[in-house]
Amino acid sequence: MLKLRNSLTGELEEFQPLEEGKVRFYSCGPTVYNFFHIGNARPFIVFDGLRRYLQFKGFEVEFTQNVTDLDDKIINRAKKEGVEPGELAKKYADAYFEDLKALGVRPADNQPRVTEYVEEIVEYVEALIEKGYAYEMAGEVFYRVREFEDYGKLSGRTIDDLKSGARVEVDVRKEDPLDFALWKSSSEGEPSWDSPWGRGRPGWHIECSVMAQKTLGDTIDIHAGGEDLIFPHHENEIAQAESRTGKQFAKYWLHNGLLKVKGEKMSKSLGNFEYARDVLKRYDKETIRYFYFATHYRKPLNFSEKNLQDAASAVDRVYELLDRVEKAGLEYEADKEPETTGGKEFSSRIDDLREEYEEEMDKDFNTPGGLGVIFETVKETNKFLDEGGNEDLFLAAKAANVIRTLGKPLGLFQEERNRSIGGLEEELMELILGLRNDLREKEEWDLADEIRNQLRGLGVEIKDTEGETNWRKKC
RNA sequence: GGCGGCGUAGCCAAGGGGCCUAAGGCAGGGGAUUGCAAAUCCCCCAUCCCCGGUUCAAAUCCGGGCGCCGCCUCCA
Repeated sequence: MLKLRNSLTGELEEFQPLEEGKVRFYSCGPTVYNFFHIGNARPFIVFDGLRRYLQFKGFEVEFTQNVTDLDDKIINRAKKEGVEPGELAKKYADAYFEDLKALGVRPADNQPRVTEYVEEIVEYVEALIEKGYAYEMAGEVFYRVREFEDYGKLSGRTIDDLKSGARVEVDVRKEDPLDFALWKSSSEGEPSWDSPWGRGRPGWHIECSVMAQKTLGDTIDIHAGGEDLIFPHHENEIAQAESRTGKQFAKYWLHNGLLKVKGEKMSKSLGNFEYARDVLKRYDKETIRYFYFATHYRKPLNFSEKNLQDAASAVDRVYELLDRVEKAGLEYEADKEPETTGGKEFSSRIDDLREEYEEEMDKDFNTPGGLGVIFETVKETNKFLDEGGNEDLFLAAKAANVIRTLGKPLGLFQEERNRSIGGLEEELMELILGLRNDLREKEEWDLADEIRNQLRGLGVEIKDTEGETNWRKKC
């Protein structure tokens, strides 16, 4: 039974979707005014993982992730660069999809864009005005915060708390300084649409409520995003959505912890960020995914080269084993019974580990716990192979299959590494290693070792095993 | 100032009253194996921020400190 920590209640709750077997899942997507940075990638990766894990557990998942392609940040940046806002948004939306793919994040089922939903947004705002939750003032429409009695329930604050914070700018057009814009008037040259209140564009929070409800329904199961969105973004989404329908907007609110750099939040405004696409030049996607999944998604996490290198070594360890099984030519035959006691024990141990993995993951998507189980599987399989010498070695392939299966929700251990790549590089390596092995035959160790050192300098690591010498590029 | 969170080995990180004589990964030390390496296996490396309390029993619950972080303004 999967349990999730719900930000709305602060409790660990049993996950029960509204409709048996089907999950409606919304996760906040990017505002496409720039490339996204590696910190922005955390919710993309982590909630992609949760989505896959739900599927792994047999749920049908409908997943929506929006693209905010209309927003002040886009307009401002476009002005600065002297391009059309639409053009800028398109460029970065394309880059967003490219980068997601490179990170191994699967495309959402629905990827609505704000510019495609303006009409729906206008209708939505009209409905809010009709119900008395919003009012027009000089071509703009504001949400009347005091009218929604649950306001603050997600972030755990009251309107009075917020007042005393007093960092809210005073705007004479608002009835209350905490009221927020649903619709803004556009000035000359800014993107604008017709509306009952004149030409304008949507405000800052409305698009998520509208697109979530339009694609998934009035009440959705899971709404996820970074914890810095809790207030005001998600709080305002709840206000809009629930005051319009009178129904609960999202059953479970999930928030990921932030990525930090030297103890500080990575953010565009602090300038301490690195684009995801640049990190991908140094580390492969599984290393980056491992880096994220090795910490629980709700916890803060430090970004550092050391942490990424550790992640790369850890991922390597798993591939070493997968490679070992493959090189040994072992294949799992499901209907073949183990013959030895060692084999029987190992086989049932693997079954146990599979269950332990799910137990761990069921505890609020505890990926570090799940990974721990995978590494135990790796260790036990290596040991089983080391002991060797029996008829049941094919069971190591069972373990390898399990490792790949359990890695799937995390998008880990899915590649074919250490495989020959063909081409001239492959042929040259064969030539060099062949000559080196001739030297080894003649026990000319100095020269053989010199070749190994030189290759290492080139980033090629070689391994002399009994029958043959293997090589691979070390990243 | 208000609201929320966190503090477990050299580093990263699970665990959240007894199975903890505290998973797992990285790094390090010792050993096995190896021509030497690599890989692999075995062993070693933590009284769980501090002080009080509750309990037969606390890393885990309660109270009080200290430290760090996030949100309250655009931010994943």
